[in-house]
Amino acid sequence: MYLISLDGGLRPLHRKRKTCYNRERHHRDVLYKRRKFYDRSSVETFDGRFSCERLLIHRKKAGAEIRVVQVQSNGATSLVKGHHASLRSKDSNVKFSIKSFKVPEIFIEVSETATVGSLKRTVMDTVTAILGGGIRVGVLMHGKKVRDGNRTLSQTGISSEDNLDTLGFTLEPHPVQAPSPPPVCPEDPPLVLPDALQIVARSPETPALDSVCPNALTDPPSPTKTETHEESNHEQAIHADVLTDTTLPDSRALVAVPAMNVEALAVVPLNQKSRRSEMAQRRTRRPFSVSEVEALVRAVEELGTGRWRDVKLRSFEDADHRTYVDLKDKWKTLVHTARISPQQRRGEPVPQELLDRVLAAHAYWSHHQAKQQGKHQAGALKIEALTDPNGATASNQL
DNA sequence: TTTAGGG
DNA sequence: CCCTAAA
Repeated sequence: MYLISLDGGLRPLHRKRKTCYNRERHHRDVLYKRRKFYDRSSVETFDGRFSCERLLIHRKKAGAEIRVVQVQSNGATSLVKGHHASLRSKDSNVKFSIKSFKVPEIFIEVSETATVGSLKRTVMDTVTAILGGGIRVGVLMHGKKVRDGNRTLSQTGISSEDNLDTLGFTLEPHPVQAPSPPPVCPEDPPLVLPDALQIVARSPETPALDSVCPNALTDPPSPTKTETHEESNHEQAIHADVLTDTTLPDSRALVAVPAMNVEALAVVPLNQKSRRSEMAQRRTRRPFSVSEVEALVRAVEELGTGRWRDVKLRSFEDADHRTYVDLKDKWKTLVHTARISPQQRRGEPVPQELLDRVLAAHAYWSHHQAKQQGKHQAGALKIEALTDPNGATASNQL
């Protein structure tokens, strides 16, 4: 039996640690040491999103059993393969030419005695099934998803020649597909595998992919990274593919792997909601207002970037929902925001003036680290910030 | 608890 | 925002 990945990519076909982690604290502390390997499991995307649909299709054909064992798509999948640089016409219109779309990752399992023709049909049926289930199109800029469907192209930067190169589209299967096997969450997917399959029957065209098969026995197909944050999920995206046009016939990701328990694969959602209540709810998002940013900047200019406790007491004493950790995090994002192009910024725009101060303060306190304890050196900051060589170039760094 | 960073 | 290792 071959498991063919039509993903186009060549990443190892290893399964994820466990497909059914939840965010419960107790589990966390037991798993943290492995986080490097699996991180946010696809199951966590419960808040409205989906991350892992499975589609089971069985069919007989010319004696050989052909069955699509799994159609997996992790949301952040398909991307525009190669898009043409758009041309701008005299009128304020932007023209696009999408060369081709890359289909979401698909795994197909067929008997090695199946005919090529039947394989083609199987693939076709699978793709059709996906399309039939409805798909959505996403837009990406700089590899990041543009969620704000209300923004105009120009506001998003999809109108200037420069940015068009980083424009991308994604195809995402519809969040509604729950086939036959009722969603279960087997802690340890039982391996339904005859020893015969243990024998790696790797395809000739798949040289490099070694040591992958062994893992395939215990690891679920590696889904592309999925984020948990409402605003940034899937943002990692596959930017590389957008610009590269050399990943088309990569169906060579043809590795033989033992058939996996169908039910085990059909795992995922639904049952998560129940445990939801027991999990400490994630705090609701509370975007910093410009005035808050202003207060934060001022405080950091004077206290530095290593005394968040003091910053909290000094400027956010009454804001119970702003912990010193939040302030520290906000500063981090502010520095980032100040460094990226305005088009890439989201949310309520922060006055450039403040962002400049952010960079200046950041540069200043980066050098004059753990300075003195004195809390009154705003003057020193302003003076040195102006002469700081980094202050000028910082804004130009991506 | 707070700091400092990665997730 | 969350989660933690360290301090």
